[in-house]
Amino acid sequence: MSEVRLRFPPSPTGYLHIGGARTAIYNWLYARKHNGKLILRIEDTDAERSTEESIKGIIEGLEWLGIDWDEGPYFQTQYADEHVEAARKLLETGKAYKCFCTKEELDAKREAALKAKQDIKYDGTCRNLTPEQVAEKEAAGLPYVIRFKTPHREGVIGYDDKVLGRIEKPWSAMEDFVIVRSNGKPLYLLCNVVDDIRDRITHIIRGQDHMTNTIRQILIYEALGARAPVFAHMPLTLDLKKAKISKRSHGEIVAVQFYRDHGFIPWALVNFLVLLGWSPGTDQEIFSKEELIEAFEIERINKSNSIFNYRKGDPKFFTDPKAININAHYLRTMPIEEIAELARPFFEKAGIWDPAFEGERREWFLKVLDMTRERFHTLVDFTTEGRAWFSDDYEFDPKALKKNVYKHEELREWLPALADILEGTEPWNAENLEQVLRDYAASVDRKPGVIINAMRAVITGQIKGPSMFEVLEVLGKDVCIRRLREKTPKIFEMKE
RNA sequence: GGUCCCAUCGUCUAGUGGCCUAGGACGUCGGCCUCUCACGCCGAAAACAGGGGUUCGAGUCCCCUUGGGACCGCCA
Repeated sequence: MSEVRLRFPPSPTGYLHIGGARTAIYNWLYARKHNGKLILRIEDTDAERSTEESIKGIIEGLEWLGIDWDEGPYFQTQYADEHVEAARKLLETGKAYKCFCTKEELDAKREAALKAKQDIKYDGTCRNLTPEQVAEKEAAGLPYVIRFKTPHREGVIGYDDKVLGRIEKPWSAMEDFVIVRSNGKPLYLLCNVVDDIRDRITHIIRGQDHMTNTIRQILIYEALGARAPVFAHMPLTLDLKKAKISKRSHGEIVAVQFYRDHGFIPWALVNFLVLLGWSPGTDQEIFSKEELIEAFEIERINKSNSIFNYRKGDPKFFTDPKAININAHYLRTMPIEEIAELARPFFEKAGIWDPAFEGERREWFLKVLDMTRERFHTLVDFTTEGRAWFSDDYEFDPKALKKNVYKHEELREWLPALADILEGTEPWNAENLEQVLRDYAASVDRKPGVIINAMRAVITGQIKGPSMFEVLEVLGKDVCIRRLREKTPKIFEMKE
């Protein structure tokens, strides 16, 4: 049996978006599962819209996701000669012909067809031109395109789609489509097939938007004397309004980079994306890489389109809630060392990275990440909600102050007084601190929560967080006392 | 308009004729836990688009209607 070979052929006209990423993931999964190869081929034929920056962005996106490929990136433009040669061969063998119809004529016919509520099809005007007529027109310098000469056969042509099942179309419904432009440049339809033949692609997994091209391409395979690969057309990813997701109309929210920059764990995004249109048939939703490769089956890809349920403007669910949830899951369950590595860029960006976090303070750093990660959703949260762990320069959540500080005017005195008590507190551990705090609360005749929650607001700026006794212990005596003394008056000043 | 594809809770989905009083997950709501929040646990609301068949029996098969989507380029 021959080698399984798949490809991911993005056109570099923008960043990698989640729809493209999902296609890449499915191809990658299939290749990995069958010990095959994944080829990355950049379809840069559209020179006008292709950019270097976009190529870079796509490659970076794939690398970030952990989607690795075995060959490439190849560039479609490198094989321009082969595409032209294929067209020439088709022409020579009578499988294609030159068409001299002008754009104006075609447009007129198309419009007429539209008006008559008919299928828009080329009428074959130039199909039966005699060699003499062709020579005459060429001599006159008339421009021409090359059209594929669809065989006039009876019955239907079809193929077995791995996702959709049997797809058929009557021969009579086929038209003679253009394969080479009047400027001599072959079209995607042709290039794609030529490249796939050269790359010995055995399976094509792509979006359903390519479905209508498939039968034409099968015709080209046949005409070129090659065997057509297995096709699988996966459902599209739609937005809330059920429109196809695109970089142009949705902006950054659909870009893979957006998720990288907003603190997503790469594999969490892959895990989320793979579930959008595919299910293992069991209740399992969280997969390791190995588990996913093992579980993935092309036949279990759904037929119907799925909606990417993103939200905008919600601080917590700034994208699909399920994506956030899966990310949060990985955030609190992955080995803490891996989290630390993934989080480092965000600390650097926030200006609170300390090289000692990888040196003498590493243990402390990991401990803090481990203590706080449970209630965070993204890697960014360590440097925003969790900022007070790493810097004296942190913000106070107004809600925290209102609810836990300003309600009790006496805290203005109590908190500094508590600082004095804490100064003499030994040993400095959670157990002992709890006792001290509870005793103090009793001494001022308040519930412990009043004191504890106020401290959380002052020392961490937050309305929520880990056990305050743990916080005090890990943050250290000096920091806590300093903040109680210095931040308390400031907070009350802010009130006025 | 033509051709093609699709149709289960708000969203992602399980379901391949009887196991479905339709299961899971996220989200939502309520509760427990608790110094707060989160985690965890318990519970609730929430769907087979509609209509005809076929069958002893239909979410599952067939047809129609409706709804959604894709494509209809000398873009990829």
